Amino acid sequence: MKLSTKTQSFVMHFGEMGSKWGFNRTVGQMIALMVIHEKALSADEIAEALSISRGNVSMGIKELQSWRLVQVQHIPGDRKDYYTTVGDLWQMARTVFEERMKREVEPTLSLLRSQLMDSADNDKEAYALQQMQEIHDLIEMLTQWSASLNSLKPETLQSVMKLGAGVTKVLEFKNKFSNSEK
Amino acid sequence: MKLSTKTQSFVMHFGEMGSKWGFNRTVGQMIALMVIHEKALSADEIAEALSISRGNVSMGIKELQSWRLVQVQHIPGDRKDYYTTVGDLWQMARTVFEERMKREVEPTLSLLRSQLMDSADNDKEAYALQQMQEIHDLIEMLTQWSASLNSLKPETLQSVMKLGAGVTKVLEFKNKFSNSEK
DNA sequence: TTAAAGTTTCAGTAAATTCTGAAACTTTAA
DNA sequence: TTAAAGTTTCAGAATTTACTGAAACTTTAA
Repeated sequence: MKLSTKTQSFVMHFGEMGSKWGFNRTVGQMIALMVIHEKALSADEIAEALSISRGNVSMGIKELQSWRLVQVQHIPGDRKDYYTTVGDLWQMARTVFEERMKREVEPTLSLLRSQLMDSADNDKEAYALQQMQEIHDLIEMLTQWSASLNSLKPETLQSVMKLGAGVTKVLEFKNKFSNSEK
Repeated sequence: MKLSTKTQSFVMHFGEMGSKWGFNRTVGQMIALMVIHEKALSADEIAEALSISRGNVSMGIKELQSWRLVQVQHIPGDRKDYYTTVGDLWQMARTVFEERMKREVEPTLSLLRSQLMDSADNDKEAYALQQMQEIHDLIEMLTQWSASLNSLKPETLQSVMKLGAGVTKVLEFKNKFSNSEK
C-alpha cells in the first residue's frame, strides 16, 4: 500500500503530534491512516503502509481499542481481522475527549478527595489544603459541565457552540424573563 | 524545606501526571509546589524541597515561564530571584488551556489548511481530503468556541458552566422568542 | 574594579519509552 | 488430527527524553 504525498504528510503529522495527544508516534500514525482510508485495513497493510513491525502494529491496535477508537471488522470468507475507526469524526472527537478526561483528570480528582478527607496540622498545611480544595472544585465544575455538554446530541451541541460567547446574552435575557415571571 | 506528607503526595502526584498534561515529571512537581506554597520560592529552595539538581530547576523554571505560569519576584535587599505562580487558580487553568491549544491544536490546523490548498489526484485522495476538511472544520469550530468562552470574565464563565446542558432550554426559549418577535 | 555570590548552560549520563523480530500461541481447512 | 496460515506476546535493542553537575557567565557590594 503506497500513500500519496498529502496522505503521507497527514499521517506523519499525526505521528509527531501523537505524543501531545496521549499516544505514541506509531499509534498516532495508525489512527490517522485509518481515518483517511475509507476501507478497513488489515494489520499487515498497516505495517506495510507505515513501515513498522508487525508486533508494533498489534500493540498499537490494542492501544486504540482501549481508547474505543478502533474496532474489528470481518470480511466473509476471509479469516483475517480488518480494522476501522469507530463512528464518525464527531463521535471520535467526543471519545477522545472522554478518554482524556478519564486518564488525565479523574486520578487527580480522586487524589484530591482523599487528601481533603482530614484536616491540617499547621498554618502552612492549611494554606495547602485550601488550594487543593479550590483545585478540586474547579476541576469538578469543568468535569460536570463538559459531561453535560457531551451528553447533548451532535446537532444541539453544534448550535450551542455556534452561539459562542453569545450565551451570555441569552443568559441575561433568561434572567430578565425569570424575574418578570415572579 | 521539608514537606508535610499531604503536601508531599500532592507534589508527587503532579509529577506523575505532568507528562499527561504536557510537561515532564519535575516541571509538574515544581508547579504543584508553587501552588500550595504561599510565599515565593528561590531556585535553591525548590531544588532542596524536591531533591533535584540546581540545573534541572533552572530548566524547569524556564519551561514554566514559557507556559506563562510562573513569574519572578524580588525581595528588597535580596538579590536572589524568587518564583511564584501567575494569577489565581482560575487564571492558571485558562492559561494552561490556551497554551495547550497553541501547542496541541494550532500546528494541526495549519497543516490541514496547507493540505487543503490544492485538490485531489484520484478517488482515494479525494476521500482523504474530504476527511481532512471535516477534521479542519471541527477543530476550527471547537477553537473558536473555546476562545470566545475564554474571553468571558471568570464569573460569567462560571455561571455559563453552572447552566450546563441547561443552555439548550434557554436556546429553545430564545428561538421561540425571536420567532414571535418577527 | 574585583571577587564573591548567584545564576545559567550544556555535554555527557541515566532513565524511560518505544520498537523489533522471533517464538509461542490460536485458528481453520483439508 | 494436523499442519499451514494467521495472530499475539515479550525480551532485549534502539531511540528518545530527562537529569546531573561542573564550568561559564552575570551581578553587585565593597
